[in-house]
Amino acid sequence: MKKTDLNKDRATLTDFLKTWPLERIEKMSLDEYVNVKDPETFCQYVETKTRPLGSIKGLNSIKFGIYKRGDKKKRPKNAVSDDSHSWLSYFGEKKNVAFESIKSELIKIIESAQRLDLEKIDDIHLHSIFKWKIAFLYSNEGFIPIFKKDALHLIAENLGLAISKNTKYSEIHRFIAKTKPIGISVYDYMRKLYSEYRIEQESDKKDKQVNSTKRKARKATGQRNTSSQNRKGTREYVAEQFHNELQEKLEKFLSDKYGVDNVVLEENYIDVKLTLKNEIRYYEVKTAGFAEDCIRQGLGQLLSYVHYENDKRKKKLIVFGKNKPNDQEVDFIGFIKSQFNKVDFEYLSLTEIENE
DNA sequence: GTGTCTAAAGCACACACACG
DNA sequence: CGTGTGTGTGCTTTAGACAC
Repeated sequence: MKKTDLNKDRATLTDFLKTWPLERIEKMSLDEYVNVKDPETFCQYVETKTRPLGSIKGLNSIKFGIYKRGDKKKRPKNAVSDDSHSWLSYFGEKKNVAFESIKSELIKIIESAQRLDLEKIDDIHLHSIFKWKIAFLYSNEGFIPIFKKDALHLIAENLGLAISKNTKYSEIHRFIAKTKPIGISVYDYMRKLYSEYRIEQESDKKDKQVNSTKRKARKATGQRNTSSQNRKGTREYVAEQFHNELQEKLEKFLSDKYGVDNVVLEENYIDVKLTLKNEIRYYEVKTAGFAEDCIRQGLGQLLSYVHYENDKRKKKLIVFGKNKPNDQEVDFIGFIKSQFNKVDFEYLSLTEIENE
């Protein structure tokens, strides 16, 4: 499969996260959130500036919950309006009340997405394409950025998920994420799935013999670049809290199991170190949604810890992430394990320790 | 309470046309 | 011929209305 420029996608994401950290959103004014002809607003960032990371174009601005009208005289019928703005009545009859309640929804989305608690996002009242785009942006690339309902349904169905109209978005996203092959970015996988979806749409159209507007398949832009995994700066903005949370859960799990005296945090930058009678285990905590990403980011660090360790006991390296590995990732883990003979390698997930 | 339908809105894109 | 402007059509999802 053709790979597009991952650095470019990552730079777009990092730029977004630097511009819109959670702390800024908590203090954000209505004009910073949405305005007319201002490309720097939060909504413009989510809709337009980060478009390559999954498009949510198409619907009118009411998807933002509240928006400033270009035409002051128009009063959309599906919303409450004052002289300048229109908003969904669900969020409140008064503009300021509505905006504050939208803002608290945004914060809920972001906090849930950072922890990859996708189920909580199902209950948010904002339009689905908008809320899931935001969720993706703050999820540390934790699922595949496809937002259109039709596309999600069709793609998930083709991949083998039984879909009904009550199927939750969270379920679909988790399912599609499980099918992502090793070694391809969430963006490339999104583009692959989307182009297959479009081809299917095309043939559907021809069947119905409607006017065949020729739609160009999405062109893969940019040149091949697979080398760099540069995500400098992203973690501190997105994932620090979640990292701490995972670390604490792991610490508790290990302390309960092996005794609190044997578990040490943050010694020489090692997230968690467990000392046993005949073995030392190094845990590197990673917040990525995909086990593959966790391993790629963590393995090098783990190896360097072992390198600097003087203790002669047997070493075990463990990458710790949130989600269980999918089938392809299990293969990948098996491959890595087979490459080591002096150290023992493992991947462990929160899902697994919570079920133990 | 649940299901179905429709009106609504603005943006993207393609095309036609005018202009210099 | 290249560029700018205007128009028409299609695209999208869901709030709200209505039916059951």
